[in-house]
Amino acid sequence: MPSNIPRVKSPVYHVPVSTDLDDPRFTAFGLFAEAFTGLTNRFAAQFEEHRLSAVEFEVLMRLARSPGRRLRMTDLAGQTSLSTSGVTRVVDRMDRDGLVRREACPSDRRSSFAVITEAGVGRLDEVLPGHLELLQQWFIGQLSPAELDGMLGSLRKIRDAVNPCATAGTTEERPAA
Amino acid sequence: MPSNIPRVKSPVYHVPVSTDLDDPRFTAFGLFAEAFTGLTNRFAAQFEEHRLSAVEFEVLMRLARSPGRRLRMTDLAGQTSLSTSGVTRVVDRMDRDGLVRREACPSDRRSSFAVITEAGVGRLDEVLPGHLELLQQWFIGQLSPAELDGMLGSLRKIRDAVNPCATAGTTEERPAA
DNA sequence: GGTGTTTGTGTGACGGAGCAACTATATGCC
DNA sequence: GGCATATAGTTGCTCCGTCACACAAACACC
Repeated sequence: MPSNIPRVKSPVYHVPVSTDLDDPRFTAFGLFAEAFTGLTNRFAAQFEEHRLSAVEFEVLMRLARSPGRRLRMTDLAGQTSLSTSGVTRVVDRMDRDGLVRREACPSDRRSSFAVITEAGVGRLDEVLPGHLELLQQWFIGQLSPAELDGMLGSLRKIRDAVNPCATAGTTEERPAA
Repeated sequence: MPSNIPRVKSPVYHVPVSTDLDDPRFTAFGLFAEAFTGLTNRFAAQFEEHRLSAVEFEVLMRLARSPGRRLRMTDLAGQTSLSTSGVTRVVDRMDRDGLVRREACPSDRRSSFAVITEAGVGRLDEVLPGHLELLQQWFIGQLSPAELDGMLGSLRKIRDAVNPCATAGTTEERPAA
């Protein structure tokens, strides 16, 4: 309880800040951040029940949706928010745990693929229903169809502005640019 | 196997995944994530120009907006996405850098306050205008007033659902609950 | 075909953050 | 008052991810 802060005794003469600290734009982004981290925390809790971290889940997901259920390391890095060395290490761990294996690229001997294993598919299969439930419960289901629609439109605008290289991002490939 | 009749050209027979991997709800959240991380990356780049990390910026901001420009360590942890030990360490660093100082709590000798210093206020003052520009450029300005309004409404719904303890979150104090 | 450059990946060192354990203080209950 | 319990903060340990660098293979250009 901050009741013990001597409110009156010192009228606290602070050096002023030239920017308005209560500008609604700050709180707007704060809302964005709280909503996002709140969601990811909920999801992380469920991932953990299945012995997965959020990045591991994302890796499994991205691999499972890719043609041949495989992706070159660099491409995987591009699709996740990881550096290439980060991908190296995640794939190391997941390889050790049997969720993923490395496979040489026949056409470019520098490259290697990360391929999701049967065990990886199994694990994903195990997590997905619950994940979808959470997604529905805390995100989709909180909004009316119209609200959801508006939100997705706005998010897409922001995403396209801020992350132009991945215009088609999640599902499709990046444009020729 | 009638090897002379190549049934399909697809050589990869995968164990099926029972959940639809292309459920639009996945991509909806993917959009959310890409927009958010895109924004935070932009911001982080500017913070770095002023020798600040995102969490340090947030700490400065929270302290500057709090009565007496101070916050108990635990409260600071509650307002940020950090654990209490995380806060201890951030405050250590920022104290070392002169942006913040610790001050004993007179009424509870277990507690200590983190107080933003003049240098901290100065640093914040230095970052804020540019930060506000970025906020405007990549977030607020991307949306029409109506879109922004809708988005904030939706975000608030999600935030309130997912993070009920901080109903008034960013600016106000949590409710008595 | 050699040589320089670019690209794909892995590695060592480092820093940040969480958990669990610990200390010190406060509080409740008798 | 005296003890049990709860709370505030710090610290040791560990994991995870990045950066800078190393190395190998592909490519470009002459």
